[in-house]
Amino acid sequence: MSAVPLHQRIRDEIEGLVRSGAWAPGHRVPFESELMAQYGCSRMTVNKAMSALAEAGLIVRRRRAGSFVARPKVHSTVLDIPDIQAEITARGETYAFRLLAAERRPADSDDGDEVELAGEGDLVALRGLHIAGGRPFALEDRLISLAAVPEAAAADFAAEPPGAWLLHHVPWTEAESRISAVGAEPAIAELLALDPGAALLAVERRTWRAGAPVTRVRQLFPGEAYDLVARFGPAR
Amino acid sequence: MSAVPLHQRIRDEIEGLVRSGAWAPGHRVPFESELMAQYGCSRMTVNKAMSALAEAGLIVRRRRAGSFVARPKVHSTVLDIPDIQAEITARGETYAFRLLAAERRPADSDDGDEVELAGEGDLVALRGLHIAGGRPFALEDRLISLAAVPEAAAADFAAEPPGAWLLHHVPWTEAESRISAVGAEPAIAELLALDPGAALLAVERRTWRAGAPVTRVRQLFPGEAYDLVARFGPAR
DNA sequence: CTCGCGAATATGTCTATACATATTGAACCG
DNA sequence: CGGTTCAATATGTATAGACATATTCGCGAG
Repeated sequence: MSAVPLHQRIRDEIEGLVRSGAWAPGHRVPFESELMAQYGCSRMTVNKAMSALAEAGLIVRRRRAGSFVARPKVHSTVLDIPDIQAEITARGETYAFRLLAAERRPADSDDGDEVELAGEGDLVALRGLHIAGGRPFALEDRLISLAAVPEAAAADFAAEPPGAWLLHHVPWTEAESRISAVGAEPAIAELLALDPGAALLAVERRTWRAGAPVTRVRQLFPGEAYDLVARFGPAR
Repeated sequence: MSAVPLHQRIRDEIEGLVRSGAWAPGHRVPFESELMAQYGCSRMTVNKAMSALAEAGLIVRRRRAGSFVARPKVHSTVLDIPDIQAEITARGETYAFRLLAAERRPADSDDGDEVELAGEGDLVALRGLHIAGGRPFALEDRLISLAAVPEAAAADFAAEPPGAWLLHHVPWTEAESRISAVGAEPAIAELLALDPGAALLAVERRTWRAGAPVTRVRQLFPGEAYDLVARFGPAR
């Protein structure tokens, strides 16, 4: 006995295929008529599942053409600062990213967090500086799990900053952010061209895809120069 | 010609009644049979509207009993730090709120922001200190619009902190938060028992209800003592 | 008066059908 | 060859009916 209704099951299965990446953005979802045959049910039942997925933003429906996995909008996850580059250029400032260090290494076995992120594979460890209008804007330390994103081994993060690269290559992630304020340590103050002890906004974000950890990043912003904005309101 | 489909119109009208507060949490929504009669349509159409509202969390549906306006969950709006008191007690620490100043006054006509918040009425201006485990936890400066919330004139904010009071009296709000880091000025450092210049996490939040501004608050947290956590993921 | 049981009722799910509407691809014509 | 028209198609909306299921209410037995 399936306690879950059929329309929910259809919805869940498709959602799983999208979120896991098995169906990439742009992939065509089966027509309602195909799903009717596959699940042996009426069109209204399929339609209920698909309408819900469309409302949730996971798929896009086009008459006559069919339904397709949506390409996630950059700002769909509020406050994710998904793409610092996009934010800065949107403000009309010039943007640059300076890669300070990059290495491929196994997880530090003393750091349970790194071990969990790495899984069976190695990590890519990056440090870089986001520069807006010629001035340091944010310092970023990032770890990427090669188990989750093997393509990251070959990516050129000097050409495309890691945040943007991940955004383009790994859609449909979930994230948890921790935000706090810290005083700038001398070495960091120098990188950001600030006085030691200046207030910094620290954002640490962990990202998963279909339950598997993908990346962990810590970004430090000069506190008074940057406002993180988050909006909460009606879905539409 | 109504370009909007009927199920959407039903949905919008009920959503408006809920968000505006015309129907308070707990209020019984008409039965599907009543709405069928009111809109002259079939049950499936009404059901589609109601199911969507239920999924969005605006109403709660109970078989045999009917549908009711939901009471918003404290953590429905992520990162709203909706209730500092609730957060602290959830961590097992003792909580106290010390009201430092409270006055009723008209808006400062030089401050366009205050004028917009006040509308036709006065403002309540509050300053208070949140105390966790006997130590200062956050300094809060708040303005409440009496035009939007007349009951606030009579509320005792020494007994119930303004954040919690608003949460209980004004449901279904939308908010925008700006988060930054600042160094503590001497007067503020003293209130929070910190050294001058210490890094503070500054959260400024504006809140609306059905488009009308309700309150504006600025909270300062000792940066290293507090993490703001925000989660972004699957709706369910 | 209390407990248990059955009837009433509102929602939950699903079907089969119908027509509307946007969009595409192909046939057709200048 | 380029543009227009038109029919095919997939989704969008809506209906009427059916049965399932949870919950409540009231009645009757103890």
